[in-house]
Amino acid sequence: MYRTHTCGELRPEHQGIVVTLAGWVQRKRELGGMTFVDLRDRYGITQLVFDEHTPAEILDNLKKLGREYVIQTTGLVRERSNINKNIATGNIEIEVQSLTVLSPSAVPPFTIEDESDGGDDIRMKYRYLDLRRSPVRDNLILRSKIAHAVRSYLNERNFIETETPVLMKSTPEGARDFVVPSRLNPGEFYALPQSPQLFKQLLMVAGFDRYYQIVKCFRDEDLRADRQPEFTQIDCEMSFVKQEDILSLFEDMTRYLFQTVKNINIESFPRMSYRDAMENYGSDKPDIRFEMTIGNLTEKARGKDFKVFKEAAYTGGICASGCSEYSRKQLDELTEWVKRPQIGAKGLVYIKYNKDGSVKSSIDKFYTEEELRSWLTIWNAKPGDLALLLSGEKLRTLKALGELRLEMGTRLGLRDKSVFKPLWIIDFPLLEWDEETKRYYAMHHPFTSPKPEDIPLLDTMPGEVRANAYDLVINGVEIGGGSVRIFESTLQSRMFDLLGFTKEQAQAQFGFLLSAFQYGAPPHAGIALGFDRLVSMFAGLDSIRDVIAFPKNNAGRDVMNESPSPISDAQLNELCISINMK
RNA sequence: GGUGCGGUAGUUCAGCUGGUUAGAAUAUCGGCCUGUCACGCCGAGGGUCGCGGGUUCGAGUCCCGUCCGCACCGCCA
Repeated sequence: MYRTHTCGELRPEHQGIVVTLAGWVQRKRELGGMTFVDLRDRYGITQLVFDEHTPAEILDNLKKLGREYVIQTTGLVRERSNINKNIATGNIEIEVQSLTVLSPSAVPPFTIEDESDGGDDIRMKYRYLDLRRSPVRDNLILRSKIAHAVRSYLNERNFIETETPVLMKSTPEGARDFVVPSRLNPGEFYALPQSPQLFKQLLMVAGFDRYYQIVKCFRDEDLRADRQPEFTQIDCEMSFVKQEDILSLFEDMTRYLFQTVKNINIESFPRMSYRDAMENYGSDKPDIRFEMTIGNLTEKARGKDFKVFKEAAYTGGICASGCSEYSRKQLDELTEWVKRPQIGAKGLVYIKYNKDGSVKSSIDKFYTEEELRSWLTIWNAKPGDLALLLSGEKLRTLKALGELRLEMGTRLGLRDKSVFKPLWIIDFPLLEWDEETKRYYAMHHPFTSPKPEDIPLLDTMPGEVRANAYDLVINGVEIGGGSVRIFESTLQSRMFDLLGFTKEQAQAQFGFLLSAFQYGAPPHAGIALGFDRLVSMFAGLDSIRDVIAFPKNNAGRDVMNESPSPISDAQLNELCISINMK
């Protein structure tokens, strides 16, 4: 037995007993005649004391100890004369009677402390050391807690946790697949799943009724702070349910998670149509922790000589409370901000509603004060407010306003990380037109069902057809989404037609699903939640990397084990693969 | 594929309009210290300024290229 207690559990009531502890040397403080060592494990820190009563051979050993040595020690628990209120074990210490070095440590490349001196780069290279730091470890403990809560919630409601294959069939729709060569089938490849979509639908055909899985998914696309090539989803599917059943169950689960994991009661859980989200927030994942909604000024702004607004398909703006005193410099800086290629606005028009009630605008000479005042009413602007206007092509301008809104929300401190505002975005369009390839793509995926009342539009105005699809959004982050699936072969064939699949292509790619649907498919619907994003949201982090034990870097590399890496010629030969780099 | 920011001691960073021997903090090592807990004090070692080229009497500093990291756009049904 290496230890009788952990480094986090000893309290004054343990005084007088002899304990054995094991852990890492966090720090050594030598004061001449006496020395303190902070011994650390996952559970906490316990102080060890060495003084003139300590046997000489132990003091020799003590001299050798460096940071991160793994040691075992036996000693007497005693109450401290000087209490440390910052740690849970701060009332006690161990009077050391024996000391064994179990494993020495090289000098770590950065300090293993809550506020490490290491940058992201070096911490990723030595991730196993980074994981010793409590902020990072706590994120993974939180992750484990949330996974546990999800499982217990769904298990209690009769869901069956089922594993689906990781080696599966490549489907070129959507994201790029990661691909795995098959040695037994030379020249052929598996793909890693972008999601277990088809399998979970087959499980519904199989009569499982309620399925879930906390499952790794893979997408070979560029990374972001919130996107990794391998990531985890809470993947669910249910039979004999309608959209409302899914929304209310997963709304309830979200509330349950906030309640059990963070002890937070979610007060409201609104629903918003995709159209309203775009018109009012310029985004399909609005952050509703703050208002500052977009006002449409297209009609009001027309009919005057200001060419920009006159010719624009859309003119709109937001109203930032209390910003009327922005200086010329601040406004210029904001203008530069919206003109960056990432936003792509041509310019920025402002209307200052000054505190004294007067109105000042960059377009004073084109519009009367009365006109500008009437514009301000659409936001219920008050003296002290600042309206910021953009114009141009409609969707582009709305998205730019959405970005500007988030930026102003951040600048005004309206995006409090301890506040959580979830909502459903519903009534997504079924299809998206792609200019490059001149065809429609499924906005969600090709198995998403159209709203029954919109089915007639499929032939006439496919772009207007709404889907039974929904996204869960929290604080401006898309946490997950799903849809009511198509379960009739005839409607599914029609969808494939619309998406430009020939019968043969549809058969080759999804034949197994189409055949399955011929043998009695129940109506079904499902959802998948991004687990990493959910955990990082709970942890108050912007990046999902710190809630993943061993994440990849910006270029999709694991800098710790240096993967991906070349493979040997022997391996390549066995797979009948030759490397052909330009 | 593109844009922006960054790369200087083990680590995190400073280094001005180009100009003597490139600094600080921290870490490491040595010495002193009996109640510390970010211990304190004294001292020491530690640098291919990412790499390559150019401009210049002279480059950490300016220019070009390249590699690496981060954030974003494209991409992510």
